[in-house]
Amino acid sequence: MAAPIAVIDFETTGMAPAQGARATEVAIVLMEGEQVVDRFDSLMRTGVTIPPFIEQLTGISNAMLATAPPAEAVMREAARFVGSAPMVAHNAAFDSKFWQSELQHAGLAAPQPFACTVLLSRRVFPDAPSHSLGRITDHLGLPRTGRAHRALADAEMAAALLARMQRELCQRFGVPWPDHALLMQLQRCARQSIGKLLDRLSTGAAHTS
DNA sequence: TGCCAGGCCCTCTTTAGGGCCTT
Repeated sequence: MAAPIAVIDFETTGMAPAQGARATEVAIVLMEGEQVVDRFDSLMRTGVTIPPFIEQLTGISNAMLATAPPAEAVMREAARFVGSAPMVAHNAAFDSKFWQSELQHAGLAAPQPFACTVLLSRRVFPDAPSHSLGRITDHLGLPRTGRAHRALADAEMAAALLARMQRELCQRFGVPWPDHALLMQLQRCARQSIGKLLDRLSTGAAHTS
């Protein structure tokens, strides 16, 4: 059985915690192999006002957050849900910063490594017209599981994309089912070196390099 | 809607510039 991987997505009030943005919703999909085995999803209340543009984009309103549980409690539960599983997000540079920031607000550490489905998608599907979550989902014919820009729907789509890429690596390149460490290695690999890396993956040599 | 940021990637690059991707 493949080790579990946690696919996460945040909805937020802005682009960066350093600018005062806070999370408004978090969703986590736990995957074993290509199977979704569990889900976590919650709105979270931080006291920060959602700008009108973000309200329109996500459908998450200030009124909805008024009755949401406090962010610290949600993040404690999210951290328990993830446990020690390594994490994946679509544009991980964004979600990992909010994961670290919101856990820090709750007094918790964020030790997990993040793999990024944007970087991986650019490697596995270099000819795709776009690697935004919605467009790569449509391009590959993957199901849309709910309203885009809601955390659970986006996390489900990112999980489906991850599973599709893992299957592609198995079928197209003959590599064993890639674990999180190999995905991290693949996403960092320069495009020109993909062939060599996949050869090493197929023989298992990448595990020891 | 598009700006704000930041990391990554590609090319007309490499002591840089511009586009993508996230809310």
